[in-house]
Parts: sequence; structure tokens; C-alpha cells
Amino acid sequence: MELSKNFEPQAIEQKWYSHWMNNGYFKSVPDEREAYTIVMPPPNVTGVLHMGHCLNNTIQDILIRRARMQGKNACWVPGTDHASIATEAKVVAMLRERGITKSSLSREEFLKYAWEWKEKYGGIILEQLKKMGCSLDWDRTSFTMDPDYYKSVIEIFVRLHKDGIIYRGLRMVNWDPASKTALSDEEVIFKDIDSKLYYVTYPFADGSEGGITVATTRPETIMGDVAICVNPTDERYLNMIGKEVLVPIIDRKIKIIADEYVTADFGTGALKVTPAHDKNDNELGKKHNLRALNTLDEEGKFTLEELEDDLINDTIVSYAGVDRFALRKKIAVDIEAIGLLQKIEDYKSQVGTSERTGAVIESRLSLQWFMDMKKFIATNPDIAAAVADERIKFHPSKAKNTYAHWMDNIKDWCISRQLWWGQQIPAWYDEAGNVYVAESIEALHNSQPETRNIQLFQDEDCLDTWFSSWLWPMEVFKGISNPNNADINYYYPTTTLVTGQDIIFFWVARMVMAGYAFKQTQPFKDVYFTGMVRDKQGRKMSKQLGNSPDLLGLIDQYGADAVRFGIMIASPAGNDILFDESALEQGRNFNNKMWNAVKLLKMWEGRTTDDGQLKTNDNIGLWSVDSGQWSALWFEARLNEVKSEVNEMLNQFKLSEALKVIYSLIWDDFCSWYLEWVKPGFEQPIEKAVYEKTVEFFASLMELLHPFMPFVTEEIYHLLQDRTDDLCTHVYAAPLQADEKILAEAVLLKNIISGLRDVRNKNQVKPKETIKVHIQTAEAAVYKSIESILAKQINSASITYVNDAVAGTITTVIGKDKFYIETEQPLNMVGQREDLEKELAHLKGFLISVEKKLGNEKFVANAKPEVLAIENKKKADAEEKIGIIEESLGGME
RNA sequence: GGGAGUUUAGCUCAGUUGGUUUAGAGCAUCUGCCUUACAAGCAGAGGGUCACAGGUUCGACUCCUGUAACUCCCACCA
Repeated sequence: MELSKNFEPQAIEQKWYSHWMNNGYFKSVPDEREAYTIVMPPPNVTGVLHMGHCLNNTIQDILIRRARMQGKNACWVPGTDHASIATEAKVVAMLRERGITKSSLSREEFLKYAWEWKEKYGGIILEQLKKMGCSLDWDRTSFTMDPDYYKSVIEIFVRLHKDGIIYRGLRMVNWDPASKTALSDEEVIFKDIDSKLYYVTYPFADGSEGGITVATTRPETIMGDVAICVNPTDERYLNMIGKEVLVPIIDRKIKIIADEYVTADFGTGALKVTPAHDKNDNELGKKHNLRALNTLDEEGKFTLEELEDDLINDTIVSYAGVDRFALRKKIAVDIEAIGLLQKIEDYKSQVGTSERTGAVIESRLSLQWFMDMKKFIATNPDIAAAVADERIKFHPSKAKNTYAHWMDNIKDWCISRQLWWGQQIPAWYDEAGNVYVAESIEALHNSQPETRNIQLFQDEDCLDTWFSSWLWPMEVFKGISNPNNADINYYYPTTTLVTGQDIIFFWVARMVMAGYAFKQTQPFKDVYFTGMVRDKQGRKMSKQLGNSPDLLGLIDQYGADAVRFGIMIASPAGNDILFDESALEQGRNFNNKMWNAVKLLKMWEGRTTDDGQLKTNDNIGLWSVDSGQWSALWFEARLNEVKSEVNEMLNQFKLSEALKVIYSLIWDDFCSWYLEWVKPGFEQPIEKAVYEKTVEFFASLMELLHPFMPFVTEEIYHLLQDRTDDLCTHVYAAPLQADEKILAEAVLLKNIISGLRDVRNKNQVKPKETIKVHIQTAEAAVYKSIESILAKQINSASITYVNDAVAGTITTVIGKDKFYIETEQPLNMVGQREDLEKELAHLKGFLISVEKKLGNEKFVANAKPEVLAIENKKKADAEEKIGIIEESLGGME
């Protein structure tokens, strides 16, 4: 079979993914093995794959593939989230394009469109994950609005309501005027926004001279002002407390009141109180028994509805329906016209915006459903404790603090949304305003038969998306809808959760709560937090900036393995990653490197000589070692060494480092050293035992790399020799103890090869020119096992051992041995001297630092004996080397 | 305003409880090679007073204090 020049990923990716699927390798059913479970953070049902998903799912696939190869029962559950607000916004936008407004539709009609949309776009992201090689158990694909899932969410609501944890109340909520719904605190993102501070004077109501001036960023809310508040100790205003002033434009009489809450040194020290439009003002209003006059409708437009009829004038009427931001400017102009605007200052303030729509949030008094979180958490102390005591382990652990802080300061969760796409709140109202909560209308009728005769209306609102996704790790296994089934008992608690730090509150914390509250145990054991994927300059990836690469395009261009490599190689755990396309090139080059190694082996395949079994280390005498066999023994040891290292790193979730180590093992140790050492001369045969060992090594390397780069490794695994099994389900053998002695010998050999190549380079000895090497060493025996490799690697015609300097040669010192290199080149004595002198200076400097340490009585008295021994050895070594170099320099006179 | 984190080579990062030859890797750079697996490659090299200032210690990249810069989280002083 002729192999292509370079690795061509496209065809083989398709081939292997189908093969794995056809063999059902990703399917999991409970059995006697240990389970390794990951539930995928469900992407938004209408989303498309971006770099964040790529990172996240690559990590999950690495973990799940490794677990599978460790012989565990690996189960990775895919699925999507209905993403209430995000999806509804998209459906509304789609309808608008078709000339349909949401308000013209009934709930049923709207949901029909939404489901159509979901069916059309819902699967896209999951299909894209297949292209990345994700080994998900597709039969378990779940959706947060599947019938059973829906039922479970409702059931939990009812349960928590019964327990008095869910309640309905009129509260100040975060209102998103763009999507016309309430939001939870977590969905509000504060941004620094340049705004203005308007200084507005409220004249005294009794007609006396002057008035009180307030500084406000929101003049558009003055029609809702019900008081002016000052600090009771503020001497400027002492005599005004209790006086009445007129609200500009509307001329409402309001009192000047005093409260500690107001800080005297901000603005003018006087605050206008608008209880309907500000959380703090609302608190203040409650305390002082003030009315809350709402002047903005659900879209953030001015409304006169709650204003006193007798105060409404033409100006105010003209404001009706004007958007809050336009109104702000308008009112500023109007107040200036009546001489009450003192000045306008530039001001930077933190403004809350909607996480989804970006709209500026209004604080709005609204009747909503809430969860009393303090009460809820109190039902199970493990919720806070499990993370603190690392029953649930966060990686990186610093996320623990964030979690703890949030738990300590937890506030009630607003769970109702004025949306249709989602689980409709299972509450019914009668005309008298009584509330009935039940799983369904039938359940309600059954439990309270008298309700059959009452006209009931179900709450129009639906639940926050996160109120369904917090059940994800259990309900994907039907843990709520069908408790104690075989799956939930086997797979739950799940093993590892991989997710972004940005949803630690939205999702991670709430899953922990749900886990303990509804299943009495933790939802997962480890949480691996990924950072954010940023561009090369460290900017967030966003559509606006256009710096978000087209993932499928990248997969086409570089191959899925290269993309996986590229995103993982520079991905420190828990830190943001700066995505750079050159990392993908590195991945592609790596593919080619391995591909070419296969080609090399294929060339050897038909040219083996059968020279019996490979000798074991024990029966190799130093004086009769074959270089190929020695190399094989070395690589075996090296492989075992790295396998243990990688294993340890992966246990600690150091995925990026593990990949680096494997990369270097394959590229440097295997390709650059090992293959070159065992490579036969041109058209020469290779010893069969060595060839077979080499194939075995290569397969082991593919095994090690497979979780990271599944396609290329599976392909090579099969190319190396005919197989009846697949790498995908291959189970790792435990690594053996590495032979330390041969590892040390190899380090020496590598150093000498590099050192002598450097000498060749510096003396401009052409690569093709052979040299002769004479070694002056006290331990010639060690060299015997490696001399044939050494000779080949430095293109030396011979290696001989001498006891004295050889005249007319290039002299160099490596370790404690002297090397004399015979070449046809004219000798560059000056260069050599310089090199040796440089080395000598370095050693002398080093020796001084060691001697200084050893000369220090306190050091000798305090240092541990082993440290002292090391220092003494350093000193002896340095002195010995200095002696050797000085001798060499002397010989060069 | 409070809290957490980061600062090591041009770039991205390792550096485990203070001592392991006066700091390691990848990428990039430079030099030499079209050597028969691979120029998307091979061989070799250069490059860091470990952010700054103090302190503890026989000894500090590592521990402590302070400073600076950056990042993130929390908190609606209008």
C-alpha cells in the first residue's frame, strides 16, 4: 500500500467515527465495572459550535476516552438546553422577519413556531461535535424540555413550594425591557457606562426663595419622585427637613426627609427618592412609608397610569410612550427651560445590563415567584461544606473561594420569567386571586375536588432555564421522573464536570444544591473549570469583533486532531487560553511527523532479518551489545517512565502538560532519537525482533495519545499491523518499572551526540564528511554499549580509546571525558580555546558559589546531611571537570 | 468600595513541602543542511539580575511585608 506524502485527515475522520459508532463503542449500559460519567453542559438548543465548546468538549472527550481505555465504563451524555430567554429571543426575531409579532400569537401558536425552530436548528451543534470526534453516548441525548424532564421540573417546583421554599411576592426585580421579563441577579451584568449627573433644583412649595438641589443620573424618573432625602447630620439641610418642595414639571408636593442612608459628600448631599425605580429608594420608601409611583411600562417607556390625575399636564402627556433614554434628554431640556437645571457633569457609573439582550436593566416592582435560598441551603449543610472539604473538588481550587463567597451572600432567586418557551409555572389562580399550586390541573382537581367548579387560570409565566438545568446530572438518567432506576443508581453521582467559570453560580452551585436536596448526595466528584478562549491579543471572542474563528472551517483545513491538539497544547488549567492558529499548524505538523514515521516503518517491514528473540537486559553483555537491541531496551524504559508521568498528570487534570510530554516523547525520543538509532543503512535489513519492538512501541505511543488525537492514532494503529481490535476500546496495560540504569546511559549518549555535533557545526565540518573520534575516559566500559550508535549519529568512521591527547585534533570536553576529533578541516584552535575557556569560567564561578556555601559554618551546621552531601559532590565534580579542562587547554599550547 | 488571582526567555506557560550543578519546555529567532520517513523537515545555537523594594534564613523563583501593573469575582453612593 502506498501512503500519501502527508497525513490527510478528512477521509479518515469520517471513516473512523462511523466505525466507532457502528460498533457501539460510545454506548454505555450499567455493568460490573466502575462507572466514569460525564454529563455534557448542554449547549443552547439553537447554538452553533464555537471555540468555547471546542475547548470544553475536547477536554471532556479526553477524559472520557482515557477512562474508557482504563477499562472503566465510560458514559458521556449529550444534550441541549432549551435556553428559555435566548431561544425565545431568536424565535421572536425570526417571526419579526416574517412580519409576525409575538403579541399577535396565542401561546400555543407561538410554541408551535418555537418547536419547529428547535427541530430545525436543535441538532446542529450536536452534529458538529461528531466532527470533533466526541465519543458521546448518543442514545442518551437529552433535552431540558423532554416530556419527562418537563414533568420533573414541575414536580420539583411543587415540592419546593410545599416546603415553603418557593413563594410568590411583590418585589423589586431586575427587569429587562427588551425581552420584557424579570431576571435573576446572576443574569445582570454590570458595565461601566459614561453617563451624566444632572443637578436639578426642587423649589420650595411655600413659594419662598430657593429650593433644594439634587444630583441624579436619571432625571426621567422624576415624575415618580415622592420625597427628597438628606443625611440627618448634614448641616446644610438641617433647617429644611420636613419642608415641602415641588417636583419639577409635575409640581407634586413632596417632603424633605432625613435618613442615614444618604451620604453627605456625594453630589449635593440630597437624594431624590423614587421607590418604583430603584432598589435602595424602594427600601427607603418602605421605611418612610412612601408611595411607589411607577412611571415606566414593561418596555421602559413613560406611562401616566399611576400618576395623580390632577397633576397631569400637557408636558407630561407629551411624554407618554417615550422611551426612557429619549425621555432623559427631553426632560433635561425641559427642566433647563424652566430654570431648574443647575448643571450637567460627566459621570461614570456602573449600570446593570441583561446578560442576554444587553438592555439596561430597570429595577421594577413586580409580582414574581422566588426561591428562598437561605432557607433552602439550610436544609442541607453539605451544600456549602462539600466544596469546602473537597468532597467536590474544584480545579483550579481557587474557584472554591468564589463559591463560598456566593453561598455566604446568597439572595433569593427570582425564578419566574415572562416568557413562553420553557416550563410553565404550575400555579393556577381563581378570580378571587387565590393561588393553587399542583403538578397539573388534574392533580389539583384530584387533591382539591372543590376546584373542579372554579374557573381557574394558569400562570402565564415560565421558569428560569437554570431552574431546569440544575437537575441535569440526575434527570438525564431519569433520576427525578423515575427514581431509583438502574441508570441513576449506577451513573450518579457523576464523575467529572467540565464547564466554564462563568456559570459557577448559574449552574454549578445550583446543581450541588439540587444534588443534595433531591438525591441526598453530590452531583459530581471533580469540577474542571475551563478558562475563556480569547484571541491572540487577549480579547474575548465575539461576533462584533469578528475574531471568532470558524471552527468547522478550521477542522476542514487542519483536521479535527490538529484542532484538538492546538486548543489543548496551550491550555493551562483554569486560565484563559489565548487561541492562536499557529498552534493548529503545530498539530497538523505533528500529524505529519507521525505519518512519516509510519512510512519509514513500512519501508522496513519487508526487509527484516530473523535473528531470533530480542535479548533481555540481563543477557546482554556490555561488550557485545547490538545497537538496535540496546535502543529498544532504552525506549522500553523511556516509554514506561513517561506512561507513569502522564498517568500522574492526568490524575491531576494537567491535560495540557500531559499532551506536551507525549508530544515530546513521540517527536523527540521516538522519532529523533530512537528511530535514528535503529534505522538500518540504505537498503539494509533491520533485525526482525527490533522491528517488531518498534511497531509495538509505536502502537503504545498511539495508545497514549489516543484520548487527545483519536483519529490519527486509530488510523496509525491499524496501519502498523493488521488488527482485530480498535484503539478506541483498547485497555491500557499498567506501566512497568523503568530501568534507571539504561535511562542514565541514554542521557549520557544524547549529551555526547549533541556535544560532538555541536563541535562539528562550530568547526564547519560538512555533514557528509566522516570524522574519527578518540575518547579519553576512565570508564571505557560504559561507552562500549553505546559506541556504535554514537559513531553512526555523528558520522564517525571509528571510535578508539586513548590515554593521552591526540595531536592535530579538535579537542572537546563533555562531562568528565575528553574527545579528540580527527577531521580533514583546518583546525580552528582559537574557537576551541574560547569554548573551553568559557566553560572553565562558568565552572569556576560555580565552584566559588559552592565553596562559599561549604565554607559557611552555619550552613554546614544547619543543612540536612543529604543536602550537604550533594554540595560536596557538586564541589568534587566541578573540581574534577576544571582539572580536565585545564589539562586540555594545557595540551593545546 | 470589598475579595481573589496573576507578574519567570520575544510569545504561551512549567517550576511540587526553601538546597538536585548560578531556572526548564513549546513556539518564534539565528546558523548550517534539499542526508533515501518527514523542508509542514533535520542538526545545532543564542536568549531570563524569576515585576519592584524591603524582610526572614546559612541559603529565596519558592516564605513574610509593602509597592506597581494587569485580570477576574462580588457590591446598584444617587
